[in-house]
Amino acid sequence: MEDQKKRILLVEDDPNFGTVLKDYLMMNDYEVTHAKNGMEGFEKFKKDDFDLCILDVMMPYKDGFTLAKEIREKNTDVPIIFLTAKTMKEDVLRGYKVGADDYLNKPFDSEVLLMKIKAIIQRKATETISDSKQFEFKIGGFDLNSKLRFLRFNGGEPVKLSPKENELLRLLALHENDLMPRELALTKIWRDDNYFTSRSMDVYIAKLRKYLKLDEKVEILNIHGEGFRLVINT
Amino acid sequence: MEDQKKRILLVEDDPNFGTVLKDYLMMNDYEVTHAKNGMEGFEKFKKDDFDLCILDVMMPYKDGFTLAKEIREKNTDVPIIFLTAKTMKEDVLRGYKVGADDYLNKPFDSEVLLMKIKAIIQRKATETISDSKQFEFKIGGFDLNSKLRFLRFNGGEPVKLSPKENELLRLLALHENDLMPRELALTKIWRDDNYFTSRSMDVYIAKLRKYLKLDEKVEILNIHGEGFRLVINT
DNA sequence: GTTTTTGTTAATGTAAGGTTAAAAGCGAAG
DNA sequence: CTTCGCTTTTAACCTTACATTAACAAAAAC
Repeated sequence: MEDQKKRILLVEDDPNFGTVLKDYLMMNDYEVTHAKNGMEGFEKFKKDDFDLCILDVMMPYKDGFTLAKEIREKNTDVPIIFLTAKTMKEDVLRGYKVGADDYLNKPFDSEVLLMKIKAIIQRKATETISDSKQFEFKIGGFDLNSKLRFLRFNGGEPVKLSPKENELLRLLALHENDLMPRELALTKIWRDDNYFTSRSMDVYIAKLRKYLKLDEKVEILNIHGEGFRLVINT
Repeated sequence: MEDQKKRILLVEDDPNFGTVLKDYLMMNDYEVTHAKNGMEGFEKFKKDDFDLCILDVMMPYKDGFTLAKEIREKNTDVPIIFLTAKTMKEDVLRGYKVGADDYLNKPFDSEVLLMKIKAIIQRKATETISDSKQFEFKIGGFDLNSKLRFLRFNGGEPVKLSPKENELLRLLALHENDLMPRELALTKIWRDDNYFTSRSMDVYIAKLRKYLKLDEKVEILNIHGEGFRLVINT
């Protein structure tokens, strides 16, 4: 764990700054992949597993936020740090909406960046240990493959799940027989917590219940005001 | 549990700024305790459970870092946000060293602060999830799972408990065979102590007695004018 | 006995959740 | 640019769950 270098995806269009930053990070024992724009960034992201993404906000073609959204669709967990040119409140707020872990105003202090990187990677490490590699679940008679987004009952024809259906079921499965708090799903999947996202989530619960009806041993229970519980009756 | 307001300890010596910030946070549905200096801050910290601490760095007698260190000695988990007057690198680094979760430069944008608070509290919530043993009680022939809010008798069908039923029974169980003072329940669960909440509590005692009737060895006794006692007869 | 506290049941009002359908968003294809 | 198909959100309506309050009975205190 500690003996392996952490991998950082750095997406920064300014060639000078980008190279300097890359070298600096590498000097500090990170393995850095440098992409020069949003497109390239996404390509590289898909090809590899990273422990952290550092995205410049202001980039031609595809800005950091758009890129972040795409990244989040593939992976809800990777930490993201934004580099914003100025202290723009909207930027910061927008960043949090797409699930940023932190942001830094340029020009920033390199030591501070290092601290943040360390703090964030460590935090995720403790949080994620068992989570991140789990994409296949057995749920009663069902098999959920949440990487390919399908659900199969008793080895029959798999049903395709939409991204939200998939994420929600995965989150429930991760907490099998235990409470999956409403808030957790809302912040992790919807990245927002208000009346409408909450109702939207209820709609998805209904959809999932419909899929799961095939196995009467499997059900999603509600715990009023707290969240849901995926139980498998024996 | 989740329906309860999150509690913030705010330690800020500037009375104007402190009060405004406190009001702002309260307007946004947090319960705020405001301490005017480090000493007071530590005293209040010891007395209560908080979900988050916001500490000003620059304070007379006891600065924010020293306070943070003391807090960390008592509690390694509570999130801490520092307010630093200027962008002082040393401050930031020192903050991270004592285990800050974030820092904000004054003057800061209030919406940004709110976002950070939300993000941090949420993060902690997901981290702390699995310590479930603390929520399970044996009460005579009953099992109370106060996280999933159900009560089971002799391994039979579990009965669902409402949040208030659950909290009250849990509090009684924590004081098993001993006095559970009225006032304690009223302040801890109802967070208010008046004629009506008191009557409401009596209603819940009646409900609990009904559930517990299944086991004639278990009963809730009243101690006139003092409170209640959950006894398990052998 | 009278006052205060507690026991219990029922009624009420509000909030949360279940469900279905229509509208809006959105990317891919034409 | 428009259309199509899929996904997601919004809206509406209904049911269930909860907490509080009221009302009256019973104990306990004095």
